[in-house]
Amino acid sequence: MKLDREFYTRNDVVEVARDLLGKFLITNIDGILSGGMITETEAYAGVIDKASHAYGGRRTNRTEILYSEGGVSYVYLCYGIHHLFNVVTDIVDIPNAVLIRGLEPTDGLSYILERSNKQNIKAIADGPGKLTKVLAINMSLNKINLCSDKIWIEDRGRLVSDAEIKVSPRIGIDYAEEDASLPYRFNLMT
DNA sequence: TATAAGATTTACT
DNA sequence: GTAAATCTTATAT
Repeated sequence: MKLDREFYTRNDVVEVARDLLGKFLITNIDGILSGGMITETEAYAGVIDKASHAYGGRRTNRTEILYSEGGVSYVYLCYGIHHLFNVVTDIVDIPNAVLIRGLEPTDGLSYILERSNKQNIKAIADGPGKLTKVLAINMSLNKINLCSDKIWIEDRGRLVSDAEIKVSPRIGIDYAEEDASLPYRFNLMT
């Protein structure tokens, strides 16, 4: 079942990040379907979070999409090389988002293997830059409605108990000072 | 207009 | 363990 808009528009971005574990992210690139189960996410709490692009209410062309209603994609280029995929949450004018950091491929495996030159499915999409590569996510998928048929997230009935979830501080954001230690990172233990 | 830095990955020492 | 790759955005002249 494809997640509907109400899933994303809730006003607790940390809760959405936790709930996205065990869900399936699917892309449809020119008719080619590929995707997998989400195993790692991070919450970015908009204006109050120094690690967020929208910290302090910063509003630019790049971050504009974060201020729209939840349920759309936010893709941007990092270090000039890697595309990172985020899901915008909450209501209009609240720039919260969840970064998808890792997943385990299940659909379109032949295409995923072709895009990555690797064989190990478990480690083929275990980083935010790697999963966008194997799912062929790029800037053309920025600002896309997740209720569309180009890219979406669906629930396949995978139950996730708290015992399977590991919460930890986010990584790679040392510049965010005290916010860098917030427990906003979620891992699904398999 | 110019410069600095980054929500990372990969290869090499 | 360290460094390079590589380009967009933000901030300052």
